[in-house]
Amino acid sequence: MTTKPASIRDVAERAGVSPATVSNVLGGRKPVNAALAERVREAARSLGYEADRAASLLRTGKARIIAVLVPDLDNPFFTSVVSAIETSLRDQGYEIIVASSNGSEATELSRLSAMLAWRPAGFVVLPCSDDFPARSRIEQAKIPYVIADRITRAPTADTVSVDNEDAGAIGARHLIENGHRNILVAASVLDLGNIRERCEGVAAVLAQQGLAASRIETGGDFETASARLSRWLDDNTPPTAILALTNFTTLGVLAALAERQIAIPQSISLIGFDDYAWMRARATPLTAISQPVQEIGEAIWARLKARIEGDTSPPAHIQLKCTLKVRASTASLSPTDSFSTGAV
Amino acid sequence: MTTKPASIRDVAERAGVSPATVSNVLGGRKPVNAALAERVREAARSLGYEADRAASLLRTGKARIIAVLVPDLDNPFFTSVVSAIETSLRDQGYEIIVASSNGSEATELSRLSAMLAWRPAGFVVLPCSDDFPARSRIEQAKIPYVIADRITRAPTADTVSVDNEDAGAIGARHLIENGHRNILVAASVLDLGNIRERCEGVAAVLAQQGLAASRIETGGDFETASARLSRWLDDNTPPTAILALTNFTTLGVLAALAERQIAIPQSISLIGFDDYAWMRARATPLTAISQPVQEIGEAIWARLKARIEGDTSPPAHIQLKCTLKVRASTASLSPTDSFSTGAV
DNA sequence: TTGTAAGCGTTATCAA
DNA sequence: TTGATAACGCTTACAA
Repeated sequence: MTTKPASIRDVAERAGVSPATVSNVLGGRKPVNAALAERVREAARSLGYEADRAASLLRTGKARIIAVLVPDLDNPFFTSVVSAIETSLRDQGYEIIVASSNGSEATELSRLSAMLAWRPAGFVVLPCSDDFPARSRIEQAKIPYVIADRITRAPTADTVSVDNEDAGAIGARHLIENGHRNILVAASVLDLGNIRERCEGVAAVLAQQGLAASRIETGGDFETASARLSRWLDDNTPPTAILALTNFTTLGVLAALAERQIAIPQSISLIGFDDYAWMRARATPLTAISQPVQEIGEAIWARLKARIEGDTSPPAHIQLKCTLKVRASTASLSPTDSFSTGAV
Repeated sequence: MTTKPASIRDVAERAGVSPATVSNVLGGRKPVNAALAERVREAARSLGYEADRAASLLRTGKARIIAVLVPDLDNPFFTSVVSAIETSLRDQGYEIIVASSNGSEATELSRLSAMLAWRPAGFVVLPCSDDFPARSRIEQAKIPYVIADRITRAPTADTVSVDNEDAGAIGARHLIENGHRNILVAASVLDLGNIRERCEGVAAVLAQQGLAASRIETGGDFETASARLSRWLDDNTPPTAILALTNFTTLGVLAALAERQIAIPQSISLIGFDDYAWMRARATPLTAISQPVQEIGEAIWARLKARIEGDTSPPAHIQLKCTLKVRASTASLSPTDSFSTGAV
């Protein structure tokens, strides 16, 4: 039942011209007589003609596809990056193909290979690990790519990330300024460089006060984060503030505190990571470290586009700053408190 | 600097066979001598060969691409559907291309046309309106497609959605059972059939008690939902319960109530829509109407796959049931209260 | 300015 | 069982 879509020949025939002329009119590459051009356009319109991208790609070798590979399509941070990239590309005649590596290096490699078969113009990878073993595969394909969010060691391509040390530091500073001395850092997975850097940012600020933070590794997803946090709170004396280093750990902390009916910020102050609507839609809106998602998307596309257009300058490593959204989940400790729990 | 990727000829040469044989080995379409086959596979491996999908597509006309068009890539419901579809496709050699119509019929049409140019094997559309004017475009392309979530009037293709009336009904029933008589329905946009159906489901249940709900149209996004809710609460006597009909209206309600320091569920009970981790990570976890996202994704793919494989049965209209997750945000009204605010 | 024809990398047909 | 060859729809030299 499936009829074939109109081809360039159909259009040519209908307009009484050659296929080449149709191509020139529609592609706008060569000048064509105005009247003819109008006839061609009219024919194309009436046939609902749209050039077959596969054929076009095959001929030109230029794909107008951007492949985007993320660790998890159910994590709003990753989808927001995809969305930001899509917004940037929208009007430039590019299409996005997406896939999720599901946090597994093996599927990361297989999905990457599969997407590479489309000979995309460019590739965006948010690796699921710092090792990024699929890297050799993409490099051998000699396709422009940018690595985002999680940055491979010694990257040989453009990278876009946030300044993770600074992200940790602004959170820690805010807590210190509010008199907190007993701080728990809730890190997701310390195997990830970006998480370690956030930790280091926190540590550096605390060290200036002669302090050190407690730290817990919560795991990547909400459920285990919540469970591990709960256990930790059972086994340790509670901190006066918790600094969560990812969106899911933020949720884990909230769940664990809620379960124990620990009041935020009266008993424990909390800084969340990322900035979503649900963080604001609360009786106690969350103070949060916000990643500039839109700019991340724009920066990714800017680099990729430059490479696609032939830029051969050395790899650029773009770091964007996070900002602290101060809201109600962080409270000042009274001076006495801050001294009593204070430095060594 | 970009070297060409290995082609089937390179592999053939290296293995000392013809391109056709390579194709047969790798495609597994025709039987090939085992020893030869191994030589071919070895050659392919060592060259990192991956068949060019564009060329393959051009020849076969079979795309192994599924195009997915959603209204908004920043709405977790839509991205969760994309994710569910991706999970279903993952191992079947298909790729997903995604785009967002950004809630605009015009971009919906233009994005749809652009994606159609890839001659995808199938199309999934979550229309941004019930009119779905792009429909004629996709129908003229004669490509199998399924419409999901928002269902066009008189659909001529397979559709997958939830039973929206039932979704509204189970929420309303829960509130009625808990003694609520004065219920506010927070609808996003009444122009959407699925939202109207949810309202009707609520209305039908209330009508059985001789009741009618108040209703407010909050708009599609969180910010305006919150603002309109706030205004409504200022101008009206508060209900004892609010039933939110989308995820963003749920957020809007939460924000408005938080702003007014109205306690949930002590002053007002709340049922949210969709089920996300943040709804559970609260001092008062939200009772919520949960859409079966995973099954929605699976149903979409099942229909699409059948159509791609030639199923010509009449359009199927699949409706999946939502479930009520009863948590702490809905409370029983004491009998006296329920009588005093009770039926006519 | 327009048309003709070659060729992109596959796969399908058909002959060996 | 394997190989030669044509064709998919497009773009682009080059010829008219």
